[in-house]
Amino acid sequence: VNENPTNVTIKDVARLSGVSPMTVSRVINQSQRVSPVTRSRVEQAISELGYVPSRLARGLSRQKTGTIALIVPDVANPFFTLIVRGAEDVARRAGYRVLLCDTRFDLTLEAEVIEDMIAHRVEGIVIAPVSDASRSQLKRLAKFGVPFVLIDRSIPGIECDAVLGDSTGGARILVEHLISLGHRRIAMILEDESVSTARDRLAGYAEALERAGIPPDPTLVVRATADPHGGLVGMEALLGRDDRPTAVFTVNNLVALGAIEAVRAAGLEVPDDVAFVCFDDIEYASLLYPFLRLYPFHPFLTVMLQPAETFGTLGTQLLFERIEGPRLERARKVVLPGDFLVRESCGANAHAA
Amino acid sequence: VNENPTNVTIKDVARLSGVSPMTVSRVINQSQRVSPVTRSRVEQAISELGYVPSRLARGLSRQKTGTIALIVPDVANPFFTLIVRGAEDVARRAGYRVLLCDTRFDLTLEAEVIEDMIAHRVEGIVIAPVSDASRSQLKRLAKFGVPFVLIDRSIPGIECDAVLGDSTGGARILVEHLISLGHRRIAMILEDESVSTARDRLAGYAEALERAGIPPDPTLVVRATADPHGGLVGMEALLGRDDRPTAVFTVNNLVALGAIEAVRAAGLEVPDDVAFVCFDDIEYASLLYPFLRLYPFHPFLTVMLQPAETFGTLGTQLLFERIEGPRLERARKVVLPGDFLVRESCGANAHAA
DNA sequence: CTGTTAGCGCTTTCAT
DNA sequence: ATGAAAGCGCTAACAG
Repeated sequence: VNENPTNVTIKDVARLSGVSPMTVSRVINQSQRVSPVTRSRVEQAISELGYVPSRLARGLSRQKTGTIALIVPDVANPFFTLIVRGAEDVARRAGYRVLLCDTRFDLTLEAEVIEDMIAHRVEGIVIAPVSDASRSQLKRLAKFGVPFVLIDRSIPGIECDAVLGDSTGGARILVEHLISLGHRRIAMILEDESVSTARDRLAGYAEALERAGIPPDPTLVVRATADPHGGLVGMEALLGRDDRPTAVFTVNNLVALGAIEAVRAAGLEVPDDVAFVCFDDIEYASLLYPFLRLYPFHPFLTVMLQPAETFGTLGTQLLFERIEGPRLERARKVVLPGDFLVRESCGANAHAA
Repeated sequence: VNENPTNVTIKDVARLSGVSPMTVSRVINQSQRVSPVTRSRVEQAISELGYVPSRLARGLSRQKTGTIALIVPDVANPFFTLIVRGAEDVARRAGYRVLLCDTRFDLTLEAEVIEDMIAHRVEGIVIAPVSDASRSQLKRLAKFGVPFVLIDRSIPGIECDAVLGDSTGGARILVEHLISLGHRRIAMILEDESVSTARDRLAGYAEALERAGIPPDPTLVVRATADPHGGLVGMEALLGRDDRPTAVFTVNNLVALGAIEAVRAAGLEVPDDVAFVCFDDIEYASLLYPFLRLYPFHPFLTVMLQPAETFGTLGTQLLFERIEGPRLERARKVVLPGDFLVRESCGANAHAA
């Protein structure tokens, strides 16, 4: 019995069982071309020595690492966390390992980790890119023949499989809802339009206004970082106006949190003074744990809830079809609709139980 | 210029630049023992061919993969997500890649992924184990000489570095708080004691009662799964009694959610009819985004908030000291205190603004 | 059914 | 400062 079985190689097993390394290789790879007796003799030696085959060596030899990369801008954001969970699950079931990379919405870091994943010879990548500026990095992946699938954000000029939410349609529904409640001065807070979701949601917002015959007011569209701080700052700007909006559509839940904070800090009320709608929910507990039927805390935000985990599972499945399947025709875009959840922040159910 | 640079090897670069592969190796490894002229000639060839060295081959040769594993029972649970974020960050800065594994609280799956990580020759593992029953799997790691650090949960009989919360002390503070508010029939809902945190929190609960001279009532200690469903079922059992508790300490936030749901479903109120305290917060948004100074939603649960992200960063740092540093003396246990946040669910600030 | 040979792409060791 | 040889642990390809 060896001290540290990590150092036990296929040769040691071969020696102990009196066969060639190749036969051992056949045994550990479930090949049928091994006689039952030798097989059991080899298996005996394997367990005696505590042998665990090195995937590293196998990967080098087979030119397949059995590894994929999962790249997200912020693991801690529950939206992306769910994507991670879904992707990890599908990958493991397919016998693959997942290298996780958090880019922190940093393009430079994203470039670095992508380079690193190439060096690691991952067989494919599932990525929620930082922005359109990620394009050059993805082109690099393509150059290296590394298959990848885009999640949540598409990038003009990049033809590849993608799993996206229906940003335009979702935004239209949210804004039309506000309009149906009588609002006409509806603002939007979003990040700069180098992110497809921001762009598409803005398009949906514009569409809804146009269909309702409400003339667009460019000053009601505010740019800010896509986080609570951005929401706060953006909302403060809107509140400083004489003709402040009666309703606000924010690009996501985090921006909404900051914006609502600004409203309350100004001594105003949601939804009475300003109504809110946004993408993505903040009621994570109820989302993560389906057991929680009657959620004890009354949810407040009216949202377009996206099936984040499905983004991850579906995206990873598409990736594996590329990796393992035959050469596929063209890029496949999957667009998943969200769930429209009407709650209090929009004013429709104001002051409900 | 090659079609697919992934196939470009050190040999190709050597050939093009007219040197030996060894010299190329020296260049890509920043060795100083290369003349400036050859260096630049090699670098030229590298960029011309689009050569990216294979970490796989390097790993096999050097017997170091530059990879660690991060194993958690549920990535989507924000507590563990924060650990993941912290660990990933520290690992990347140290030049390591992270293989993420989600065990879903499943011992069998945990055993599988650990086996897999051994096969991958990860240099170390940061793990939040499923329970004490993970012991045999960790022993296996030890046998293979793979360093590992325990996060959040310790395991009797396993001597290794660990980063833990102060479960006993935290529980005592929470329960003493309930006692100071006049409660004497205080229940506890927890999972079975094969998990160190459950065990330690039960000890803290018992200590608090004893110090206050309150005779322990074993029937007030309810076992259930450590999720909302468990909380619901456990609480229903407690509510079915004639002498139902006036306060409940749940082992974590998720159990509290389910329990509170049960209370409300029974037509009772929190904290008026039943007061609550627990470990871990559910106000993730405020936790994840420090910008959010004035959290717009009024937090409700009185909790012992644990510094989850620090669990991850610290644990990973300890791991690297083991991996890179000289052979270290003995196991190091880091115990981090939590933040005691008094809010409404305990009744101390009932019906505050 | 089993073994031999020749790598996979890099690095170590020892020369020069 | 550079190179040749050998090998990391495994497997594809071809024997037999």
